[in-house]
Amino acid sequence: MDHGTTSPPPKAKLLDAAFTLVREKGYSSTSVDELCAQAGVSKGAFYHYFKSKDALAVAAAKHWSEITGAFFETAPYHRHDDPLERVLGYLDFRKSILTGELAEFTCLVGTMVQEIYGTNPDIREACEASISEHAAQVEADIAAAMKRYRIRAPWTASSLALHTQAVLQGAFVLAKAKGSAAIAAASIDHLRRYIELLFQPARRKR
Amino acid sequence: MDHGTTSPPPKAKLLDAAFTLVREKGYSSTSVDELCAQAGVSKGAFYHYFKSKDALAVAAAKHWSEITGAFFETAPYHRHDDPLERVLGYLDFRKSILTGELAEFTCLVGTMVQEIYGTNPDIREACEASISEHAAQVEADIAAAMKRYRIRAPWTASSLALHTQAVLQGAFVLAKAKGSAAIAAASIDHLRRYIELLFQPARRKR
DNA sequence: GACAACGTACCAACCGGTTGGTATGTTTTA
DNA sequence: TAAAACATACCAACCGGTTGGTACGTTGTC
Repeated sequence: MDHGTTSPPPKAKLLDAAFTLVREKGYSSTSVDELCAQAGVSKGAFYHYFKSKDALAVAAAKHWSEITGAFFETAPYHRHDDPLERVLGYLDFRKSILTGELAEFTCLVGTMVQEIYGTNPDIREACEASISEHAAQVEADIAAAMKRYRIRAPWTASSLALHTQAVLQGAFVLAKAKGSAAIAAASIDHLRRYIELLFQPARRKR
Repeated sequence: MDHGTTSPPPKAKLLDAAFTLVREKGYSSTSVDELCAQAGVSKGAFYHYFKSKDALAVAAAKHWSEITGAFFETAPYHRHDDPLERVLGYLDFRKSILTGELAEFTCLVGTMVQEIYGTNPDIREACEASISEHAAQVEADIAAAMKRYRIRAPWTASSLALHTQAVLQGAFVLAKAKGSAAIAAASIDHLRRYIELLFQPARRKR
């Protein structure tokens, strides 16, 4: 199939429309017709590429994983040699992208999972995978930092990595409630301070 | 009107049904008919007490504030003389109520606000008020603890109180994604450790 | 000419909300 | 104090619009 060099394929446009609309108004109140209109494709095209609205949601969650994975992989904080600096740099980076509209920086899968966790196992699993995969990236740096600074602690790299994701997800909820990103930045500051405190004694010793 | 001594008034039953259903399946995918069925009242009764589905949501958010307000007011952690112990006790209490089904301990307004923040200002405001009111209760104890331990810090009692709510909201999102409350408990542990670390130097000095 | 890639037209189910109505108070008036 | 006037608290049936999804036609490509 040829979409020329100007327009992306309809499937990609539909996934992109899902990113936008679901983050703006939630999953269940986003209709298939709206998705099609936003993507500029017909309903026939929609059901040609996805066998149902739920299937689109699953695909969107997986696509979200790929897009965000690639996005964070190329972020500047990976350049630090010290893994702890990479962890802190990750948080600085997450804070720095809190710009523009709320729907532009909030999390697709975090938004979706709240609505469907009890009713749609397939979507829930895809969302869980997306969050876990991203957390695993953070966990790798945390584990390296723990090793480097010889941290022996009652907490694990895994639990701390998941905690960072919880803080971010919660920060988005608060931001939506307040209608402002400022509150999210403040929460990331607290999280950064926490991690610094966790590693502070070990760092001093060096 | 007489509802006898056995059955609560329809309005209360509808608000209670909203608590249950919205937390189970989200706001927009909960229909008015379902709410009526759950409450055991007719649709006529619904529209007698609430002028729209959205009005019910606003009322539910306000009722949520009252119910949770009363619930936490009577919680045991208030008995501590040391305000820092009250803050830590609050977190222990929040952790201790993470039992049963997810929908039984997750937050009504946190769930709703994600879905409607961009489309329904009235509900959003009611959710924001609910979260802020609860945060203000926590803030009072944090502020007292800061005073008692003479904390001078780059963070405020207000921002730390809101951070606790962000962590809790985020913990709920992760719990829904994982389908288990365990992850939420782990995040609360991290938050508790953070607050202990913030107050640790000041406590030692005493 | 076969098959993928769509577009158009349409459907049954469901949605939030309205209707006309009834039963049971409560208040006003003569 | 009794009847008339009005208010409250519902209920079953229904309405127009929207929903996710389908049937079928058309077009472009190998």
